[in-house]
Amino acid sequence: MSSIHTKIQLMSNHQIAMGPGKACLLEAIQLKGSISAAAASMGMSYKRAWDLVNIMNNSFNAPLVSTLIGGSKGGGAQVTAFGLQVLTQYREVELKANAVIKDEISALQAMLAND
Amino acid sequence: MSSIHTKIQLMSNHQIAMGPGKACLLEAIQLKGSISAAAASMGMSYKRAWDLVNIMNNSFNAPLVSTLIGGSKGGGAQVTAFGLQVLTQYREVELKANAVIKDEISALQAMLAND
DNA sequence: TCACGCTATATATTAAAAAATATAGCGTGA
DNA sequence: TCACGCTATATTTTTTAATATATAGCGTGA
Repeated sequence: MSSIHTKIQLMSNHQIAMGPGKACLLEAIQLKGSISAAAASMGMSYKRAWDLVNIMNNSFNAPLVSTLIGGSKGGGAQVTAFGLQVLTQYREVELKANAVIKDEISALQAMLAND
Repeated sequence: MSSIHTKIQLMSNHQIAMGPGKACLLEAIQLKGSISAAAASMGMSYKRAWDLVNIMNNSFNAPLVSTLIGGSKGGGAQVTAFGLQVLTQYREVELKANAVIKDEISALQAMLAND
């Protein structure tokens, strides 16, 4: 059995400014309220998650994620209004693109080996 | 300065069945008539090019590239009719997708840091 | 028949990416 | 004031990807 799916990445300066992984991470941060909890929920190391957040924050002209150090819960992170705007825009890109190439993808799917 | 572009990959069995790199390689093979010449023209090792061809041939239910061993020119490779069909379909997917998300991409472009 | 240039494949080396580990710093609340 | 949990960062280790190198085999044409 072989499934097929498209993967849309926004490249900037030889780095992935936004892609499926970073979009998921943003959603996990929204849900969990911290980078470390988001990373854990995705089975990802904190360092990697932090690096991805760092790339996002540096790729765009404003942070997508804001962080807080210290406090009752030790700190935390949240997706900024700007981050949500980027995330929404990205998900819309995915939806629109996938919708318009649906037929061609089906045709390619039929050409794939089924093992 | 930062440019932005989308990258559409067709995943199958945790491998990239078709993407920008493999599409370029197919076009280079079409042009050069061999895997080794195509690889050289792309600054890629023969082994890597052969591996990519192998992945393509195994991902789909028929070879995209056919090869010839021996002969006057030592052998060679060419994109099959099926391979051309897949390539054409992929390029069409890219064109249609990029066309429909043009506005959203411009919006995201404007959000990118300009360094 | 033999040199040529390509495919095909194996192995070893190098480079890059990811994960693991460690540590410092912060601010709240007990 | 001190433990807690998170951010931030550095360093090391492990894993993965890519390159380099080597070798066998093939069929044509000189």
